[in-house]
Amino acid sequence: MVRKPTSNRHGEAESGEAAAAAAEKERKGLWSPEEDERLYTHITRCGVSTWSSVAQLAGLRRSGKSCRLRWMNYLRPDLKKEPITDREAETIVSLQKLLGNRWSVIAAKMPGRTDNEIKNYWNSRIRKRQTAAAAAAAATAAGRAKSEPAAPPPLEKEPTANAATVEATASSPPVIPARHPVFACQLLDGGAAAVEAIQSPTATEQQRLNHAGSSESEVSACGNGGGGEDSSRDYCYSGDGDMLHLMALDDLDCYYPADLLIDVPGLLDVDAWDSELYPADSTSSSMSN
DNA sequence: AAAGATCACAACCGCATCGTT
DNA sequence: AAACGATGCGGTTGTGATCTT
Repeated sequence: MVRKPTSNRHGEAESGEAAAAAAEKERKGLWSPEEDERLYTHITRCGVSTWSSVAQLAGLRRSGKSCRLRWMNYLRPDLKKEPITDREAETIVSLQKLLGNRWSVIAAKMPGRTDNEIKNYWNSRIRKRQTAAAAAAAATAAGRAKSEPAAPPPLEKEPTANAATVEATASSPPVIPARHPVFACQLLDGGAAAVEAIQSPTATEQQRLNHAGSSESEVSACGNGGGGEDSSRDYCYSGDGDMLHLMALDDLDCYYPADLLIDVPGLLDVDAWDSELYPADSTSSSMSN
């Protein structure tokens, strides 16, 4: 949907002295085609030194911040104009589960899409859908609870981005409070990794994950730091005989939806893996994005 | 046809981080 | 080390378009 620029949301339409004063002030609100043209022409010709200078040199009464946003979210030539596909929506869901609301990181893995676009898509469609599903599930559970003894208290959750995703996955029962999203990975030729959800968090599955690499050469686990100061660290373990590889999510070429978030204590001890895999650089936390 | 509700999305705001002086 | 400005990020809001009643 394309909206026509209007004379005032925050923009100008005042009269008299107020208008004159406003004319001197920074312009806000929707961008006019003329402003777009100026910004686009300036950047394609001269590039960007600093955004505040772009605003000035392009003759725009806009903040550098506003110019940057307009360019990044709308004018950039490499942006996809077509609507988000089902496939892309799946990717968004998967990555949101894995990374939380780190829209810029998610956008970086989806060429042609912006963080704002993905965030809007999530907020307006996916979250709503999942909230509705969660409400339906809660209603069902409430109905069942009437005929059953009280359930044990929920497991403790850590205040991480992933914690937020627990609610978002309420449509895929059972919902297990998670510290780490866990996936099964299959390494493909060329280093790409197909990431598939584990369909049931059974003891067997967890055991297999705990020994990923030693007996199942192609099974691995992915996740992120899962809390505290490590919450920004994204990684994937891949098994290969007795060797285990730690790779950044940037190395993954494809993602598939994962339907479960499960906690596997001890499996994803990042610091332990770091020091084992990178003994010379055990202080580094460079796996983050 | 009109009014109200909902959707979709552009853009602002506040805050955090980074680089420079 | 501190101050400052620029940049980037995520949350939120406002508004036109579209749908529903």
